[in-house]
Amino acid sequence: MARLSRERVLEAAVALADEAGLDGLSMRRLATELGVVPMALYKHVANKDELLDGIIDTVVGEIDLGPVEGDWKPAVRARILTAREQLLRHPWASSAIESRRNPTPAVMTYMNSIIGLFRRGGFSVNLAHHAIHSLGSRILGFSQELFDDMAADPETQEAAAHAMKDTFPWLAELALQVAHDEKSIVGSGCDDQFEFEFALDLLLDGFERIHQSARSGPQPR
Amino acid sequence: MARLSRERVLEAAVALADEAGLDGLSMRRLATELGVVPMALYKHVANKDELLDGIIDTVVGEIDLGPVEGDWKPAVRARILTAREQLLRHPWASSAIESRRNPTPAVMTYMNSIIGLFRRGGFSVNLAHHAIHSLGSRILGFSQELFDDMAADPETQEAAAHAMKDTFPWLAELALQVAHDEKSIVGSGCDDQFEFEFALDLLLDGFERIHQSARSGPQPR
DNA sequence: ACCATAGGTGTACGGCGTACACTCGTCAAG
DNA sequence: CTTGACGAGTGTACGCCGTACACCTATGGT
Repeated sequence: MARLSRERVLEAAVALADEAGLDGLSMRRLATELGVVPMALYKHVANKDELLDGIIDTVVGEIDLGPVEGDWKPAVRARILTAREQLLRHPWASSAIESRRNPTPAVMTYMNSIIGLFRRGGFSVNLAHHAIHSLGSRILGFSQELFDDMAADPETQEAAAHAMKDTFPWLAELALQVAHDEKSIVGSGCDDQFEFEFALDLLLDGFERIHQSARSGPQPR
Repeated sequence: MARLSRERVLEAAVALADEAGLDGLSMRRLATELGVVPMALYKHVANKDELLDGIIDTVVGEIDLGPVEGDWKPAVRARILTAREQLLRHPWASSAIESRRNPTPAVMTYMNSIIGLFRRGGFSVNLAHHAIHSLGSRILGFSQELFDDMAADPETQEAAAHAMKDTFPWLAELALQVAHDEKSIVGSGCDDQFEFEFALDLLLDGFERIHQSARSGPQPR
């Protein structure tokens, strides 16, 4: 067994989180996985919090930040969709990032690059600021959904929808239509990718409109 | 000491979470607070998960869903801002809701009411669906921010911004301007309420535009 | 040849959620 | 009035968790 190192620890932690989820990632289990006693890990990470920051930094750091051509809009869009692609490979990443209070260096690098795209596109500092806030976690390619359970097969889903027709009529109506659409087209649940791009474009269009009206009239806010 | 009951347990749990945070809310501590042995709680809630669902349901259930007058837009806006007001009273609520996989009944009731506002405003089922997804957690009045640390006093903040001018130039520029604005106007950090309403209005405006163009042209999606 | 140091170990503590077997007070049926 | 079932609260115990602290040991610079 090779020597331990921060890299080896983080790498193994990412792998473990991938297969066991965030809950399954414990210092003790990670140590076992590395063939080492739990306390050995503490020579390479300060504590579990720092470990989590570390694995976030690892996966966020792998987002391709190479130069993008074209206007700010397609550029931002492309970069965010790239981030999404990367983070979808690690299902635990979004919850992990959400749960942190302070951004890791890689996250700051990423944000910095997005702000740069806005600014080079002619956004005022203020508008860029508002844009960042408006995008929220969507900036990293994930959205905070309140429902995860639209994932059953259309039949079950349809049955559930019927069951709540009395209590939640509007919700039921919506669920029924979704179930119907899915049955006639493709796999289970809502089309998350479509919904993500829909919301993203809505926001980007909004930014663009403000940006343009600011170019002619006086500055916003 | 009065007898225990689900209500008393949930009430105490909300209070404990309010003052000790989500991490400080443990079955054992909650039991102590109620002057009872830990296992006694299990006669009233199935397990900790159900307890969390319970307190979420409690606070979300307290959001005022009374009838709102006027167009869908001010109506939705008002309802969401009411929800925000309520959830801001319980700082743990947003993280708790985010962490759940399935919505509690009160959340479904709330979502149902919002969908109702859209539908009565003439939205197609599809548009209402996209709108719900686009709002994401903002529908309940909170947004997933990647930065919480803009909360220090402007001086510290400004110093930090200067320190990262080399590594994250765009981020630093933004932070500097924020720090400057704050110094000349009001208390610390970004104006979260302003940013929230800014993003909310951006989304609602977007919905409106799609809604209107759908009224004339063929249906969207 | 020496010894400081860094990496890995072993033991232990206090906390967590909760399974399971129990006691005991209340209240309805006989 | 007796009885017995039942539901609320108890006590003990198990297996996890993160991590403090003292320890050993191999390595590499002097």
